[in-house]
Amino acid sequence: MVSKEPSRESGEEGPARTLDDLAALSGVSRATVSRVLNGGTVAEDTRRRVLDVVTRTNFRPNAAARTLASGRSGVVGVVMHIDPHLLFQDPYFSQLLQGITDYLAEQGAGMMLWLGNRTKEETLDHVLGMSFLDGVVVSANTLDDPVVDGLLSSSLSTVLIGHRRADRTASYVDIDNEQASDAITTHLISIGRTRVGHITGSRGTVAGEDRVIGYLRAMRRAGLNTDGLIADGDFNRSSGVAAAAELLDRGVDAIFCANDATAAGALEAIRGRGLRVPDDVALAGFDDLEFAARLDPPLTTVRQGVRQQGIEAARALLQLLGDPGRSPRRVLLPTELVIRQSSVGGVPRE
Amino acid sequence: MVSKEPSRESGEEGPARTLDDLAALSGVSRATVSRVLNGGTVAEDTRRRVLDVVTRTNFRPNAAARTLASGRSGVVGVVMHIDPHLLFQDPYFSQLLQGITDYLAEQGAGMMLWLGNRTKEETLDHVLGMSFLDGVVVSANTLDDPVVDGLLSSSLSTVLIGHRRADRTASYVDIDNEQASDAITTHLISIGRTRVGHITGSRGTVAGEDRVIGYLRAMRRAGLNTDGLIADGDFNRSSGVAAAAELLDRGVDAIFCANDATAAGALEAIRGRGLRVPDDVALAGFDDLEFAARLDPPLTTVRQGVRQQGIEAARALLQLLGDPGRSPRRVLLPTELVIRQSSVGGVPRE
DNA sequence: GCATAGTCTGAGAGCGCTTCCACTCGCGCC
DNA sequence: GGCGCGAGTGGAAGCGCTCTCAGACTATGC
Repeated sequence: MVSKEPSRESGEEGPARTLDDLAALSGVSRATVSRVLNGGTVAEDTRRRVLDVVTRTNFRPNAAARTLASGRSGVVGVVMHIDPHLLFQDPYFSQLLQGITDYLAEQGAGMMLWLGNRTKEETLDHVLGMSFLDGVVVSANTLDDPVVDGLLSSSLSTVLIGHRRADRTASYVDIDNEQASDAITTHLISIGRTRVGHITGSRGTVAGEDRVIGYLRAMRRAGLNTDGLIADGDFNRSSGVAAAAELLDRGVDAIFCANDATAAGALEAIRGRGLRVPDDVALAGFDDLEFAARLDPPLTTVRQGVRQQGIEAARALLQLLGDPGRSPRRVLLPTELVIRQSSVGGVPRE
Repeated sequence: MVSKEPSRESGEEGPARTLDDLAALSGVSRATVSRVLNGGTVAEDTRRRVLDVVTRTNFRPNAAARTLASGRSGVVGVVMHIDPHLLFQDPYFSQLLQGITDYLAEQGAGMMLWLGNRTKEETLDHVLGMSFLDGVVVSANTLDDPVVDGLLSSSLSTVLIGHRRADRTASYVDIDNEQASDAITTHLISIGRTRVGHITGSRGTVAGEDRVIGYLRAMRRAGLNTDGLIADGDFNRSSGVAAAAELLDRGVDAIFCANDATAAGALEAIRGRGLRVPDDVALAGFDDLEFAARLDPPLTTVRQGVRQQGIEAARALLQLLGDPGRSPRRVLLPTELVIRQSSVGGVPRE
């Protein structure tokens, strides 16, 4: 019962590495100490006495032992299997991560993070190997994703950010890409455009495909032809330049781009031909990133609260963990059509 | 000795949640199974038999139990106590994190991440509460940092990125800010400038202060006066504009900025007065971020491998953990003076 | 006054793993 | 033939905690 070293830190006394030490020091049983630490029913003076010892000894319960005995760790996994380089470049992912960390920190939950440093198979294996995790939030961007599939079929509580058709029964947080694309396309049609082109996001991504579908739905409903009006992009600015050139060749009077970055590229291409936005070609993006409003002209786009998606995903996971019934949580966050001068030039709005 | 049951899922057989299950299934003792899993000495056919059962049952050892029994978790903490917003804006931090995640992933180590979502005291408390962590990497930017102090005085193995004078006995990865600043200042002097101004980084940061010291050392050695030649900045572009204006008023023929962002601001201010770079005022930055080479004129600066610092910090931590002696690891990474047209206008180099 | 309920506490059985120790072999050596 | 030795194995003691259960004691009701 002798401390191995006199500590340099303030406020310490005997050694108190375990609950038993604490129990001995405060004259109660280990069970009672555990109750004090975990909010069980304990007489007020007993509680005070124990807590006093706890603070005096600067005691920290052993997390591994706690996890082993209780089956809960208070730690969740966050898997964003993307090129780490991209994480810090694409505001989508960084804002997502921000939202997640904010909420988890607020709730006092710990977080383990996996980025795309390894193959998806290795990542999945590693995540599942961390068997103490209470649950996991995973970004589901692509149609085919072994990490998502693996997590969903594991016993680990999982919340997706984004979802495929097949994930309808899982817990997820997403926006309605289809509906939002439909809405913004319909907007372009409503201002009199008949040859509305679409620059897609990366093929194989959920958002990319769903936005195509929404676009097609709106065009079809309006009775407009879409032949040759879809050009492949990859969510990047440069792909917007190339795809826009293609569409301009085919003659369009509006372009809806799968995201703002692509739209910025398209804008460049349109300008490069001496055409005016929106007079000659109306332009719309998706995301409403910061720069969208600062483009010239400001970009009509769809606002989606990315950070909010992160928050909601984290919240959904913690709810899921607190819910014995484990009924899936499904959150579809609203999007907002933000109309700016790139589509309705004359009227400066917002 | 092996039971074969047809299972509903692929590759499964009996339940194998624990080592005891495995032991029963493969006809050895739990101790032997543990040896197989952890690389102890086991007869080759025994090993094969056990491994066979392991894969067939898709067994995953319980991480909490393992940690409790062994005292090691394979998980390290990474603490970058900065505004999460900044993490994704300032390439310094994102590159640092990239380096860390890359190395940890490569080594199969898990990572818990703490950003600046809470106060430093709360963060420290939370990190120390995760008592299963094997060690922690923490970015030490400011002179006064309770998180760094708290971690260093805890029993947790800690590697700093950046270090204060007081941290000389700790394990750290850093660059020699003083020396690098001295070198770049000396460069400006060597091209004939005598009134070399300095725009500082944020006061209270290690890098900021050390760069001032290096600047002063170089100036003093050259016998040059520095009165009124130091203006306060904060590592941000806008502060560069203001501070440069100040220095220009006092008459300078060169400005060394504490980082590239500040230099970009200074460049703007210099141009704003109709002065030429480097003819009228030579300019230098620090960091060599991507944009530095694309400024007009390209910026003379100090290149520091930030991602490499992250890698080295992670490596140092894992080495520390593997080293029973726990002798501190200290890594001072080299910097490189990158001379471009903002200081030697006539000669396009690099 | 006694049964009943309610409050507080301690004993003890695990949680699933690592690791020390002891034991059994088979082998080569003197 | 006895010995030492190293390789391979099993038994069992924890690691530090949670949580059930039962018990002790007090308060309450009739």
